[in-house]
Amino acid sequence: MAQKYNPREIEKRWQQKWAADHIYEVKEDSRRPKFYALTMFPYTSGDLHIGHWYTMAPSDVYARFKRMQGYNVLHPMGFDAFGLPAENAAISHGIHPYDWTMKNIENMRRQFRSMGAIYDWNREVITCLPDYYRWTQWFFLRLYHAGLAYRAEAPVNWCPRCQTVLANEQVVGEGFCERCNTPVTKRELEQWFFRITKYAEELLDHSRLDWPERTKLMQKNWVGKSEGAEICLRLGHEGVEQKEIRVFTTRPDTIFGVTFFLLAPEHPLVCQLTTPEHKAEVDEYIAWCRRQNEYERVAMDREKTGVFLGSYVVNPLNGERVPIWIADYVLPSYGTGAVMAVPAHDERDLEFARKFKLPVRTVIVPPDSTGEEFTEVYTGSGTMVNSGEFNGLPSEQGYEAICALLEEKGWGKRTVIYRLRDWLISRQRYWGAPIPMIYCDKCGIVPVPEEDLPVLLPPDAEFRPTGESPLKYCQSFVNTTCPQCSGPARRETDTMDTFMCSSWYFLRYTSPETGDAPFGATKMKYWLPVNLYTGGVEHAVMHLFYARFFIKALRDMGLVNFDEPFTRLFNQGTIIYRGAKMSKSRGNVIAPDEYVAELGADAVRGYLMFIGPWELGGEWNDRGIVGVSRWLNRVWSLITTDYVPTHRGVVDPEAEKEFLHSTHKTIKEVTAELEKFRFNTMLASLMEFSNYLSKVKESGVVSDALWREAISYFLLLLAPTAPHLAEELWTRTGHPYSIHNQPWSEYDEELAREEEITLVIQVNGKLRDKVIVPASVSEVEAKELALGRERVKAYTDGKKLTRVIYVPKRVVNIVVAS
RNA sequence: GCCGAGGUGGCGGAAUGGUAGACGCGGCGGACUUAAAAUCCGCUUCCUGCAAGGGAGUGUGGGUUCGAGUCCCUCCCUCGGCACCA
Repeated sequence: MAQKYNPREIEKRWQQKWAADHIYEVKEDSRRPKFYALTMFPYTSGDLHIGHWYTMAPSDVYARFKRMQGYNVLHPMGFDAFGLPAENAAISHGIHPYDWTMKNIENMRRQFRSMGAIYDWNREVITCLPDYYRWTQWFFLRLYHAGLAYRAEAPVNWCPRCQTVLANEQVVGEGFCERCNTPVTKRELEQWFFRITKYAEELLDHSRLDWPERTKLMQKNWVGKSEGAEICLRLGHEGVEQKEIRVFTTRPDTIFGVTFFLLAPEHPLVCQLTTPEHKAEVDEYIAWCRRQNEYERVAMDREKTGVFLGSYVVNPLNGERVPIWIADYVLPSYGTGAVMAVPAHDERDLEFARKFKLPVRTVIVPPDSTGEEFTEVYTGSGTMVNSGEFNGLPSEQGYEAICALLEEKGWGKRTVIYRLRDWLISRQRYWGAPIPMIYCDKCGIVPVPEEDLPVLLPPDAEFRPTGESPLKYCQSFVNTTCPQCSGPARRETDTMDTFMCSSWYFLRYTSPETGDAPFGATKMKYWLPVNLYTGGVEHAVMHLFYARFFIKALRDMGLVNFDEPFTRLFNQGTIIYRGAKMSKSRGNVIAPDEYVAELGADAVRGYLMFIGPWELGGEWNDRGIVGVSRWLNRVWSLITTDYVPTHRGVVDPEAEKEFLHSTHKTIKEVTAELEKFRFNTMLASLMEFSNYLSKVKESGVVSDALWREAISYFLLLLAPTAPHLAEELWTRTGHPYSIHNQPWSEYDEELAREEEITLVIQVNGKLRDKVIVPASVSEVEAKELALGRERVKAYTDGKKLTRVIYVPKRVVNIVVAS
């Protein structure tokens, strides 16, 4: 009896040999086409869980497949290492974020090694190390000098009790501090922004990208382009310096339906436009709004709130005097922070009008209107009414005519606005790349000179359970000298959003050893752009969007020579456990280690692929994992036990033909399914083939040579999926090391083609019979055959034949009158 | 609330508008074994029938089509993302 399949022993042995032989080390090579296969790097939370493997294992399979196809494949790995959890660990466990992070990385690296991926660890990138973050700072300076970084006030979540800034994640429930349960308020702070909106229009263009439609759509909605008009409302109010309010509308055609104007409570004119008798009420409402968190304010199902300011403004189109209100559903950050309310044609405005008994005036009637009053909001287009000289016009024409009039009279203009806001990158935290800026009383804001980078994080900062960023209290960090006047100055104590680190890490992988630049220009040019980027669908908007912005900004500075970082993108779905995404902070993680120890990495890799379509993800359960493990065991015994031909010199040509057909059909299917990332059906094809091989082995009908050929094809197809087992069996069947340096198998189209098909015969769309026919069957033959079948006649005899539909190689549908 | 995706056997899932349930798990029966595990063979959507067969069936209710899991509309549920599209 042959030796048993022992994944533990095999996997360890091959991992060691591959490492010792450096077979996965990557060099630039002009003789082969390059392929940059990038997988989103993990956050250093401490352990790799099943969710990480779900991201990493199938992408490793694909990278191995490309490698066998002859590409020079770069498939690197690294760690996204700055962020809030490290700092929380520091506060609650007294361990320094650096130590916590590096310890986690060590553990995660060990787990990665057990997976058997082709990562070239010489290229590892860790974002929290000074030789990485000095370049993150360098990019900040470049963006600043390019006019893309600026300072402005922006609200942060503030816990009045902890006296600290809270991340959105730390605000729980209906706006409470996660530590002390105190209601969270907003506080305005001067912070740094990147002018991402400058690229809004270009970021909408995905036309040259091979990306999933859903991801492109999410990004498009994120940019949120709206075309409309900006209208100036003249203010002649006493004591108000500003002479106009600007409102934005996408529906200038409804302007005659305006019955009130609304400002965001934060709008700068609110205070001046409030009459003394309304001041108390307005102040109270504004204070109440400041306590609202984003989530509450955004909820559409809650009751509308707002207050009247006591003042009015004139609608330029009809000269009407219209009241000004404030309402929290008007957002200061969108458009001009002021809107014209048209309750007849906007759902939210109608709700507001009903609550506060404000008038509603219909100005558009639907094309099919019979003239009766309608009580529901109508947001479509139609014919204009109650609109003065524009009455009777279709609203599309009215839109144009009113815009033209606004522009002619100087009352407003056509404009485009975006929902996209500039990227706020300041974080009031320790564990991030310090923003390399200095504040000097004499010189103002002064950037740190490039040659002084990195601005190092002080190792001796204190982590208090409450209080603001530890950097703020670290005197040795804060106090510095001005690079311009050498006088005393203070450092910026905010650090950068970690999305900044992950916006350029893929450039660093190409040349992580580079000391005088963020990357080596020649190597970067060889590898970039990334041919295939894979990662969780949860990053469809923010990370992927920021990285695209970054590359466009770098392009405009002349640092890179391409427009888009990721030519092809695949977003895999999310692994759910106990009703939510697996994450350490939620505490619903499943570690792969036990499964690996028991069944082997090849089985775990295989199971994660077999579970379902990669792009869908799904609820984790391990019910089927033994199935993949058993299959690998069957493969082991299929190949390690001898094949005994039974034909005694005279082979059955039909049997051999079928055998070759089966082999080449499998090569064709597996190749196509890998190319489409259909790992689940790729595995099913491999299983079907190995089941077939078992049957053939039992009968022994094919020659020994043919059998051996089929086995080596099978192992080559298996190699990306189960790299350890395939390598072991490759060696055992007498092939030269290593299977992972072999070319991918080509199939013979002639042999892969089906010779016989099952023709389905339907009567009135119902399956009534099946018949096996040669694939070359003609339409006439098929129809004749179908009509002549006994089982079919039972349903057609005595009935009138109306049609016979023929779908080549599939169906004959006989339609009879009933 | 908004944006995006998904609902198919007991379970994970398969199916260019053309045989619904591939492949695997679980279950049932059998072989091997003193026995168990492992392994191998067979059956396994539901109802009806001795059988051949017949009928129903892809979250809900409609529609388009010779034919719908697949396309269109309504609603319900689950998951991912989020910074009232004025």
